[in-house]
Amino acid sequence: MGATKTEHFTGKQNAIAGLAKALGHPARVAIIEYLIKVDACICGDIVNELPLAQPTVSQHLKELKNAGLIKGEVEGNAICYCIDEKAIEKLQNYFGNISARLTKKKSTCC
Amino acid sequence: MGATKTEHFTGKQNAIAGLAKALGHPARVAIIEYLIKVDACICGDIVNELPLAQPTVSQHLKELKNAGLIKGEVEGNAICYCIDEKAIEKLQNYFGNISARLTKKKSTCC
DNA sequence: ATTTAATATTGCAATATTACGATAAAGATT
DNA sequence: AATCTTTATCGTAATATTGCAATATTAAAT
Repeated sequence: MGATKTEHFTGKQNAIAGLAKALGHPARVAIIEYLIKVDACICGDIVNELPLAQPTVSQHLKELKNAGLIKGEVEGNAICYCIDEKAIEKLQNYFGNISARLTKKKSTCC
Repeated sequence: MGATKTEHFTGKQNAIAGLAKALGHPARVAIIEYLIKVDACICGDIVNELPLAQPTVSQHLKELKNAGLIKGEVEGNAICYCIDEKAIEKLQNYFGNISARLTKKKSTCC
């Protein structure tokens, strides 16, 4: 059929998949990196930073926001976007945990 | 239109996006978690662990392999899958780095 | 050599994503 | 009020993903 069978997986699995999916496009990775680079909320220039048309960028921002990776607030006639640290922390913890488990129990098989 | 404009982004951005995309589906997250849980290469039972048909699971495994998240070796009439630690490390480093940068420079804006 | 077991591939339908032109909405500027 | 600037939404085309039945492949077991 084509639709993801979300209901068959745990909430945590869907949560991680949701965050990962949002970062599963180079434009969205680039947006996150730009937000970090300038170390501020961005009111403007995101569109100029990316090799994509304005509606496309707007759509990517929307997806990042829906996934909880960024927050956006209206600031005059611009909109102020920043990274939501909680989401990044979740990812960091998740992969840190996996990494720790992998090095600890080193299975000999492969 | 409709195809991702990969060529407009850096190799690193595409690399992270590729790994993230592979984890952007709960079934693939579940596969990774199962591989960690049993702490071994899995020759068999992955299909039984997931609420999906065998061809679908096979396809997800293929994608994880293409993305470099798992390695697979033929082992008799079964195939032995294990996590590729390097990929997990890349993700851990990436998000660790972002997290560090965020807490260090704490911007006051949002 | 046949059968069995495990995994992969093919083909296809349903759905989702990506991208952008056109247009709308909303606050700032004149 | 008219205009400019910035961001969002709509509509639509191109492409990708998801899922599975049917079938193929491959190696072990009989």
